[in-house]
Amino acid sequence: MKELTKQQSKVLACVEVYLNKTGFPPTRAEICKELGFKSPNAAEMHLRALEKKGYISIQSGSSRGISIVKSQQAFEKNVNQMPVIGLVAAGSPTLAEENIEKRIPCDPSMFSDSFDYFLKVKGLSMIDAGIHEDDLVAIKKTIDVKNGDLVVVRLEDEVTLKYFKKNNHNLELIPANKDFSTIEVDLREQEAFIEGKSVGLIRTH
Amino acid sequence: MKELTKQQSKVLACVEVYLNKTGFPPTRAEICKELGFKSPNAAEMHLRALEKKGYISIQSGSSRGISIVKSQQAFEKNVNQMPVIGLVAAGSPTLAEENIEKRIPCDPSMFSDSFDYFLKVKGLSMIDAGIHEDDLVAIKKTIDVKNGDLVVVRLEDEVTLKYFKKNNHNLELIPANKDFSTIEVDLREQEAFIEGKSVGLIRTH
DNA sequence: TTATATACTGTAAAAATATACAGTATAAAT
DNA sequence: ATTTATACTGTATATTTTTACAGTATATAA
Repeated sequence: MKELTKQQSKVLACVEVYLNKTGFPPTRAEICKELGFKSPNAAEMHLRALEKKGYISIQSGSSRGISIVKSQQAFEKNVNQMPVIGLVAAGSPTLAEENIEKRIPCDPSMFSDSFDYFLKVKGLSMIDAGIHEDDLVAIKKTIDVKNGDLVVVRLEDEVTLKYFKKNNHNLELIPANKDFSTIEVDLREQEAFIEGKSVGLIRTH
Repeated sequence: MKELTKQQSKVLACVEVYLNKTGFPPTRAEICKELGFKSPNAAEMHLRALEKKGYISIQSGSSRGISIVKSQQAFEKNVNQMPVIGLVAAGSPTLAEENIEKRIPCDPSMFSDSFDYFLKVKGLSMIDAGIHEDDLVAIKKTIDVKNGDLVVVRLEDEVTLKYFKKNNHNLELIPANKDFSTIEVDLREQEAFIEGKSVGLIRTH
């Protein structure tokens, strides 16, 4: 998703706030009043840019015909666009905008447990669990995981999706593929960050 | 809260549906078009009544200045409830109410192609394709399938999910499990009904 | 029988709104 | 040095939209 300029970001925020407050989108003139512009064309141009970049859609010819496609703020109203994050080898899978590959229209309550983002699977280490490369695993951010859960763990700079098993200070991260071996971590020697656990999976055919 | 008349209720529902679909409220004329009224005043009067009874508020002088104060339906925002159908051995997987096991809040556009319902997988015949028992396969109702597509086919009274391969009148339904054998159908002798094809899959962990 | 409320049609005008066009200014890139 | 992108002002107009007014029809209540 293309980056927004400072002013475009302001205009998008203005639309979102207005929508939240009144229940309907603002007119060009109202955006101008809110942001101190003196010409409706200022708002118009920013809206066009936002549409081009995919953040809003504009119903041409309709008054107030603006709808939010992708909210920049995490408004609870637009949670039906769930972010997809690549399972990058380095660093934590943060929800920062640059890490979001795309968004998928669905509800965080679609699985039995709610989730926060999708993680795109790399590699074949979980193939015997029916988890293929490029599958999207729904991750709930939590550190409350039990043995047997499918978890996202970060070791140093590497993020991995494995079955979880812990006995005292001995952590095992177990793959579902006989060609891969279990990662064993002695928690007294190395830190392991539990990013979350999988509550579901989706795949596009 | 005062009761609504039948027509007022229709108008309120119309506003809610429009809002859900487009992200902004309808004009008087659009309500008329939607409900078959021939005068904008019909919509106007109903809106005034709805405001008086406290269901909506109207920003006077503003176009589309309607906001919902009290929703009559418990709309789940923009989220559709997609039906889940069991892969029953007998008969076509119809969307009749009695065949719907449950509904899942998600969007029909969440996969690259739209879909109509989820089919709950029975058996292990597609396990090497990473499709497990009780996985939900998203099915698009279509007869436009190509060789290699994952399709839902009905043979006599049996519904099956397999890979599709057709040469002239020779249809092969290929499983993804070496313990199962390909179903071969001579279309001159036996009918095969293509119910649809899979566009995606979801699984709850 | 006469109100009264609901449920509209049809028309029209005033106001709101989108949107095109012609400019200006500034900073960064080529 | 010139182009390009961002970020506006200012004006004008066609279109959209609200909203008032004048009616018609029907069912229900007083």
